[in-house]
Amino acid sequence: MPFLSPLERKLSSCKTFGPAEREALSTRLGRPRVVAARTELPLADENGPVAYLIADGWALTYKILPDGTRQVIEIAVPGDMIGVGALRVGSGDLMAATITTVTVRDLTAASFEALLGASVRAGMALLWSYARDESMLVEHLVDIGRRTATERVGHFMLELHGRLEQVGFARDGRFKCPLSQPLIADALGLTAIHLNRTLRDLRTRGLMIFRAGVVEILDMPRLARQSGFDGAYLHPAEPAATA
Amino acid sequence: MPFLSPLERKLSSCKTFGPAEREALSTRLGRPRVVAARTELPLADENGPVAYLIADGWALTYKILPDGTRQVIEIAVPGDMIGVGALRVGSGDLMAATITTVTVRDLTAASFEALLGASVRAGMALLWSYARDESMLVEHLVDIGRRTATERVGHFMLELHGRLEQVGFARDGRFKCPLSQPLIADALGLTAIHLNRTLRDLRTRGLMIFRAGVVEILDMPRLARQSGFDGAYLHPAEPAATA
DNA sequence: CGAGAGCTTGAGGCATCTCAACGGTTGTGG
DNA sequence: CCACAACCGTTGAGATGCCTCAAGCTCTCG
Repeated sequence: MPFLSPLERKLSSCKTFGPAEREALSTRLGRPRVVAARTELPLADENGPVAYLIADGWALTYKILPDGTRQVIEIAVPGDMIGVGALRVGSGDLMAATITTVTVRDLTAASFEALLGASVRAGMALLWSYARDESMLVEHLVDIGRRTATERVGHFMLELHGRLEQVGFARDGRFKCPLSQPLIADALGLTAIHLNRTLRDLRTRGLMIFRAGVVEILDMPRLARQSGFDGAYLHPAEPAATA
Repeated sequence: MPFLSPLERKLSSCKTFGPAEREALSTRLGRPRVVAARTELPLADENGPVAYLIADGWALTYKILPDGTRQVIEIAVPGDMIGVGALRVGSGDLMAATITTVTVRDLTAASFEALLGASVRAGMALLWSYARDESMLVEHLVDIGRRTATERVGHFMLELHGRLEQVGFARDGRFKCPLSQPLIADALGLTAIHLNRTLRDLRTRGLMIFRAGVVEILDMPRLARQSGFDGAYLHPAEPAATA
């Protein structure tokens, strides 16, 4: 099952996730499936809600407002799950789609419940991952609510770098980034035009370059300082005491 | 156990939550405890992380940025839980505090894990509640990312009304609201000054009034239309098929 | 070879912020 | 019981960060 591996790398810092839990999870996920770039990932089918493990590639969740504007909620990279909340609650008007070509494994509501019943520890590990996603959502909220455009972009790229590094897709401040500028703008609550100017500003100040689908962070400490970035929330400490 | 009741009202639309689950949950919560207004609720103590059921009163979670500005993440009203994510992940720099005098019941990480092991159905019900919180967080993100000040305030108040109505604290567009203007501003990513002007604008347009700690929504349909509010996410449908 | 999407730049407008000031209320200590 | 501090609510005036409208370039894809 090589397709579990980015998730495993991510969960490696979660103590309750061992070989048994790995097995419990893997047997309940659907078989790996390739989905083309830029296609919707329905968060429900005729049998009920569906969540996805993104085994490879990039995806996103978003909402469309009545006036047609879009808010990107989460960017999913290999090892991430999307739609877990929707398993219990229905997706509401939340949507999901692939960005690149993606390999997914499905997780249905029934499988999820079965997993929870079969292995409390595996369930806790998934909950750990879910809680980490919530931390990112909270950071995202702070980003949009209280930071300037320059800070937002810096913070966004540093977070992405940290997450990709955990799963082996980034090193030394460099990573491939298949996101378009309009998409990033919709994630950060900016217009594509202003994002473009902000990227230019960061480039001329020698902090980071985003060109031709590649991000290069040139001065990580300085960029982190001026963006108010502290990556601790990406490497959550497991609480010491668990029964 | 009268103190469980707002939570029960909220969970009443969750099918997996029956008397047995109620019991499983209640025996694992700490005894009701009264906390004074405007005091911090530590999300961890010497034994590890702690979450809280807000049995009565209002509380909030927030983050403080290096420059001293504050972003309010969630407002908790009776029946809500705060800090559930922190049980698995540690609180990060997320903080929680009471707004009014509050009655809480503690939930420790160990109790939480025990609950999950003892009753899958109770665990699922909590997860249902947790997923609903995530929906609200997503709505909050859209609010701040893609809506104007007027829309944000309208949406915020309509959401609050919907949530309070579910637990019996609002009726006919009226509810007591102990939030100060600076606090609401910090929730919506605005300055207190601009929030004040926005409230005045909504008042003069006959949409809603917030004065002396009471919110009166005068024209709910019109306010909902101009705010892009659709309360469906507050009343999540349970997926039909669960094993 | 045309259409659509993304990237880039310019110019002007406006929503929101910043700075400043004042009155009312509450709580507190002398 | 009074004086004072602290916080909240309110309004004015001016500054600015980000948006809107507009246009041209490049690249990909059909």
